[in-house]
Amino acid sequence: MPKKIRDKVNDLLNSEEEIANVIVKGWVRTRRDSKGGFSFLEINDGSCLVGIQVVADHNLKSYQAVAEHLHTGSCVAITGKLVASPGKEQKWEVHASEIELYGSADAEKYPLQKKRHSFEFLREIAHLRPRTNTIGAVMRVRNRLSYSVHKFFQDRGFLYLHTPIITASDCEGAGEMFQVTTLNLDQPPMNNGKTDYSQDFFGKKTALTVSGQLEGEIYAMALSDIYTFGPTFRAENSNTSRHLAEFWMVEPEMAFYDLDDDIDLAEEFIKFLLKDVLENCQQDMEFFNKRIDKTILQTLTGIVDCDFERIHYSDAIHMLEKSSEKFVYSVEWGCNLQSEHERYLSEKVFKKPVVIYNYPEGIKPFYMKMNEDKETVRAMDVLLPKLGEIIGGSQREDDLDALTARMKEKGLDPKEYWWYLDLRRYGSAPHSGFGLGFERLVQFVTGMENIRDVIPFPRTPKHASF
RNA sequence: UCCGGUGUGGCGCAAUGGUAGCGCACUCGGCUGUUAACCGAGUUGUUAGAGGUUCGAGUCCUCUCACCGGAGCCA
Repeated sequence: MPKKIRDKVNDLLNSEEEIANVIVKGWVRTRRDSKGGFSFLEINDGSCLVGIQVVADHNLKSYQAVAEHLHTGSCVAITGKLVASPGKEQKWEVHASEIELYGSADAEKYPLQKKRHSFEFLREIAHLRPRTNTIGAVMRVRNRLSYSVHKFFQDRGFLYLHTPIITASDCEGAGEMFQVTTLNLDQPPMNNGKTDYSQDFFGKKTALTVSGQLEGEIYAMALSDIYTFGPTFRAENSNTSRHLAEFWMVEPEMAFYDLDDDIDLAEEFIKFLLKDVLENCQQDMEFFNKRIDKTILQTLTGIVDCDFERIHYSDAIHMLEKSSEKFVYSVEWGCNLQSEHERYLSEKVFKKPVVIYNYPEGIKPFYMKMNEDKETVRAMDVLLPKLGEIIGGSQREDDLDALTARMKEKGLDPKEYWWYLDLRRYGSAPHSGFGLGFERLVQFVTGMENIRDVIPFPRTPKHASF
């Protein structure tokens, strides 16, 4: 047994019996005084959504000394006994025998009040917002989902692979990159009018990773099934409720999987995650269903039980062309699907997750496997109602000549990717993978509207405080 | 980056170009095994910033900044 520092509120609330000696440590959420000579304190320690009620008699030696500091936000340690509560709202409460004040919080200055705050305001006090019900619940669910990601892959024999954060390859052209350098930017060394990166720390131009996929493929071509789960960086000037400059991505990569196997895994993965969180975060999920999105439990349960719709890109285009819906952007074969098109398909036509696959070659990156029709590649996107794209994946091109040709078509220099091509040169094999945006998953599961509220410290253009 | 919207006490919001107000929070008092506690009283403002129109600007105009929503890019 690990050493006991104090009793966690969650454990006490789930107790089967009265306990003579308990120590609760946490932050005061509310205090209600009774002139009958005692106060009710609600103490929350983050171990669960609700706090535990503490009854503190004013005759306690320690009470008078700390009473004036027992405001919302202050931190206390309370010794006492766990007894059945006569109140309606809770089963258990703690009768205090001693109160120790760790840190007070000036009631007139503490920004968090015992009432609802807008999420915009809470983002300005990101160092205090984890003390709110909503952010606390989001982070507990986020934690469970993280655990669940590992559990899903570990149960299936996948290896957790740590791919590099700093990279010298513009992996897939997946957006603008954050440069990493130790050069003096006021006076960089020059060579023929250009910055001389041979003098930089790594001897070449480097940046933060936009994807661990290419490195993931290397290990999949040796260890068969791997996954990465780590931070990813995109320097796009994106200002939306679905984009972050720093986010976490889950990227499995599997040898011997074709596109169908890839889609099967993606569907199984999402269902596993939703089912797990419904079973293990009940209290928090009920909170989201009550306060954030009244349809969230119904939506998640429905997805766990349904079969994802799978349609060819070409069929999707036909459906959109035949539709009577008026779109801002017109549809034709070869174009990228716009948000409005994806939403129409997942929300109005199928009303469930939709997998669109076999996209035109021209709108997808060089590494995706060409189909026999020479027009489409084995790419797939998983679209969720309301949220949009949560997964993008593909079967990878495993033919050396085809891959080299496509790189040249896309204006990439095969020499730069010599190691990537070596995987096709020596012992190549069919393989596939996908990337899942972790914050978008948390968003979808909790019903939170803005991605900045499902990551502890959001990084977006012009925002890197805290 | 583009389009649209919004910036007013600590927070959430009102105010036909004419004396800046309400709710919550907070402080004090009352009541109470209370629990979004309740009742009464009180404190709180450079109306985002700069300039302009006007007898008079929170309100109209110009610029700047910030935030929100939508779009693009994508996960």
